[in-house]
Amino acid sequence: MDDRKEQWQAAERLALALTEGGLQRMAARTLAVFLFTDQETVTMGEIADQLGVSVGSVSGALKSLLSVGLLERLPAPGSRREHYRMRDDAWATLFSTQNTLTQTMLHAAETGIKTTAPQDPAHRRLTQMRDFYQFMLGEIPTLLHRWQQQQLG
Amino acid sequence: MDDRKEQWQAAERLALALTEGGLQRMAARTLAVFLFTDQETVTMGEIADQLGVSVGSVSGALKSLLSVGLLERLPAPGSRREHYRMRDDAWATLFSTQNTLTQTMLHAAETGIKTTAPQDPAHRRLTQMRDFYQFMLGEIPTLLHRWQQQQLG
DNA sequence: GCGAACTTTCGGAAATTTCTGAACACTAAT
DNA sequence: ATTAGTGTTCAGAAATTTCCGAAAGTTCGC
Repeated sequence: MDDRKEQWQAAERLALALTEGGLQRMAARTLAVFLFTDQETVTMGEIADQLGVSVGSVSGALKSLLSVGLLERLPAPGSRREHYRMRDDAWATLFSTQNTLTQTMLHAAETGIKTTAPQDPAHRRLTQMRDFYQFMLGEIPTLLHRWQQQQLG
Repeated sequence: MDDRKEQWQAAERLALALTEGGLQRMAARTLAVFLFTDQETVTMGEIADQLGVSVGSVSGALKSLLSVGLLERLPAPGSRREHYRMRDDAWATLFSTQNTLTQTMLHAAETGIKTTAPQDPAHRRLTQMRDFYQFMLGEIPTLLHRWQQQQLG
């Protein structure tokens, strides 16, 4: 079978899923290259070749992936090209970005609660919302901690 | 103070957060109306008025919100208008949609693993990815169950 | 059945996002 | 200092998403 072709398809499918998860399209495709490459590290030019896009697009994608901590830039001894690779805790990091979203939701609920009278139906609904996100905000760190424990064992 | 205006602002901010969480823009704004209204139920026309948009836009938004189970259509005795309201488990439902995303990621990882040799770096990376999402897939139902338990108490 | 009230659908316009290509900036070796 | 290789930025093009408005569809009461 043609493993290369299958890999390419699997990588593009993965990129689509990552996009639904909130990453921008080019960032998602770039991350997929990192996952499926058989090299330990890759350079910007290699990514652009692999995806068939301009280096400008890749530059922007790398910038955003670095800023959220999914990738790291490696010391590049004796080479003019920058080398990048996925960080070990990339998946946990990706998941953690939901934390900030949860906080935003929580804050929005609390703001709304302040503007409503206790007997108002909106007050009840917003309180339910606040309680849920407060619960989640407390649980997510526990979850990640449990994952890290399992990783060690 | 002008609570009405504050509420409107809080509602629009909430809608923005919901958008980042994956909802489409109009669906997010519509859901915000449901949260902040002082009525138990609302109709399509009321939503369109409140948001200052066309009923056509609201129709599409309601359709998507109904399909993912965030809203429910109520029996409308003696009225020609359809009445809608948020479902009690709306937040848990919204959170659960991540489950399907997690499954997609898991499946993508497994597909990739099949096309790589065990000693390949890609094999190691994809295995890490699979393990993480497998862990999450197992934990999320537990989390929601714990939330429901806490709701009862 | 017929008309009125309401809802859904859909083509196209508007707005937004995404990508490119080229100019500019930086680095390293000569 | 110059040059070649590489990285970044940004204005505009292309693609996609989002929204409106009008026409068609549905349901209810008469």
